[in-house]
Amino acid sequence: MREIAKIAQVSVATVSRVSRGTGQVSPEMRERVLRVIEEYGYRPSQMGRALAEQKHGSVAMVFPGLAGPYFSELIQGFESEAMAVGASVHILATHHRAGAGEQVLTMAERVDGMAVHGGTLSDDALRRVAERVPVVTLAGRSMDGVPAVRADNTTIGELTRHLLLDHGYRRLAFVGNPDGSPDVTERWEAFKAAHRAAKVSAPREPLRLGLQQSDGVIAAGELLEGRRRPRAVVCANDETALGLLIGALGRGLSVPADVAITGFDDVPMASLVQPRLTTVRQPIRELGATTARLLISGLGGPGAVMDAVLATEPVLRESCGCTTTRRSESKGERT
Amino acid sequence: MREIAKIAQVSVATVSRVSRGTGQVSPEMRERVLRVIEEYGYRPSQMGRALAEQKHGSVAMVFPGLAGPYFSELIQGFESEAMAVGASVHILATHHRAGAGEQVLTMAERVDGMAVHGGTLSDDALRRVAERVPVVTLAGRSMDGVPAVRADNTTIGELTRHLLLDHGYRRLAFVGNPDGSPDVTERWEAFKAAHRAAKVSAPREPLRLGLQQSDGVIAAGELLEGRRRPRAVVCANDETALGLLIGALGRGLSVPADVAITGFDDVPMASLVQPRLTTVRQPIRELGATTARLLISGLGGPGAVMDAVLATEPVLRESCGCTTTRRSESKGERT
DNA sequence: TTGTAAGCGTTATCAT
DNA sequence: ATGATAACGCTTACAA
Repeated sequence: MREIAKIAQVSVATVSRVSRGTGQVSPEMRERVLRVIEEYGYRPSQMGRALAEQKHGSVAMVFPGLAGPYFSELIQGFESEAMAVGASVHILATHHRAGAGEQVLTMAERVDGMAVHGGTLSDDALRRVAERVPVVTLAGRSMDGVPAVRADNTTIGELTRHLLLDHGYRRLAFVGNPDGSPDVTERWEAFKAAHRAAKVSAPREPLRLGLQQSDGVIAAGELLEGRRRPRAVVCANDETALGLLIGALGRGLSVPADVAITGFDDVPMASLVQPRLTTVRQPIRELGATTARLLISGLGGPGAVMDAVLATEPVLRESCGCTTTRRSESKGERT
Repeated sequence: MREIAKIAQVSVATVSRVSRGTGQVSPEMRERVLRVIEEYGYRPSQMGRALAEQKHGSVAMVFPGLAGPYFSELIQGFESEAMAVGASVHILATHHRAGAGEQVLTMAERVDGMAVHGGTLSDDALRRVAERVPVVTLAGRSMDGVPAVRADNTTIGELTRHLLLDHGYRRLAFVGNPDGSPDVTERWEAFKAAHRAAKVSAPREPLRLGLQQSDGVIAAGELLEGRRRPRAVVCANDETALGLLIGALGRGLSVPADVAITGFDDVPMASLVQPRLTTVRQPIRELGATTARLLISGLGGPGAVMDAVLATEPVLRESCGCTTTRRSESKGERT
């Protein structure tokens, strides 16, 4: 910068003002400086700027893992908002590693804010991070001063009611580990609550597996082999539902005739497979974007958002047993 | 830091030396400083350090998108190496956005090095980035001073030969867009070359689709509906192969009896589906790790790595028509 | 072994 | 409107 200032015969202050478009500079001065900047290809040092402004200009997202379309959509939504304010995005996938807590703390020193996905850190670890840097919980419970952005998971209860009452299915199974993440906890609870509300006997224990497609395939092995196959399987997300579907088809079973399947998310694949997947639509992209906005602006102060719950909606297609006229995708696809 | 120095009754230099474990400090002094650091929970400012050391302490990965297990594995490999040296990882998915070039340039100002995935930037844009920050191309061609880390894509030719000669299939189709990325370009070329080597007529034009599972489902619609269905489909990666498999099963077709399918990557799902997927195993994690190592150490100077090609191997399972005794997964699963 | 002080590249507050 | 100059928080010769 000093170079530029010397060459353009001005002070560094002026160069700074021109380069960031702040303060008052006369047109001719601005022009002169701009030309030199252009000619020498000068770009202000991010380090110098960071130190002076006391902000890194970047934000972070922390996940347990990155597999599947859910995370990439989340990142996409988050990233687009971050880009809009010129912040770059750090990403850390802990994979439940041992040193994860320490790594998150280290990362906290390098960013202006952090979004932590539910199921990644213990409450305690999260609190420690939150006292160093602004934090928003993504798909988790809000806590102390840490706001949360999440989707309404109770809609999976409507789906369950639909299977139980509209279709009259009994013996429903749930695939997903309620202890794995707040999302799954809530979905399992809603699933149970729907059974109570319908006054049918309580479901059996959930099949505690991960949320990847491969877990769905494994679930197929567990659930579809034996004689007492469940009539319908409610999966904690679309990926496992898709894996289960593949496993069912690969075994020559018919869906939904032999077994009905439902998911959660409404990822693109859900409406492409045969039969199309009945699921709950969750605005994943919006979830990411909202989180970013909260992190960048807002946060803290009286009247700040403490908990943002985004609406979800059931999407009834064929995999639950509904027959569809297949007109418009949006409406009219209910039984 | 000055606070700590004052409280511990030492100079800032000593605090610095203690906190970074460099230089000579007497045990008692170190002890004293350490206690104060501990007590006040002092953590050195990354900004101050960055400015003084003239390095950001972070590296970046740039991708066209993030969907699928391929990218998450890549990131995992890269991240583990980066963590090892205390560097954090920026991630940018361009999604072929318009302003992508500019965003990459901006990101270049914030990192010590950048890994750019093939198919993300034009040669020209890449060159512009490379003159600002060290760059390694991931899964692309090396260029000028930019080294590349990639896998051996020609092995897909062996697979093609296997289909053509061992199984005697004709009418093979290729799914993937050779213009989309260097990886697919090379795979398509190897596919064609295998046809020439086997002295059979040249294959028809590739079905130019993306690399996601949903693209495979779309491919199923294109390829499996008509009368002149291909006898075997060589997919540019496992995700599309899996999508194609789902599409085939959903249509009541039998794989490999009606149509054989092969992929590339050997993702976990490949060995879980029914029939198991014949594919080419690529060390994705290693690819990421090698890239990170190259970026962090090495790079530049005489004798530096310019092109690292990692070995791949064919994995013959049932989806190509091989019958397996299903003994050990590793060996003995060839025809 | 320890301390002093000069950077590192900006921004921002004052004067002018 | 422009220019000095003091931060910002750390590292690292160089001195003591």
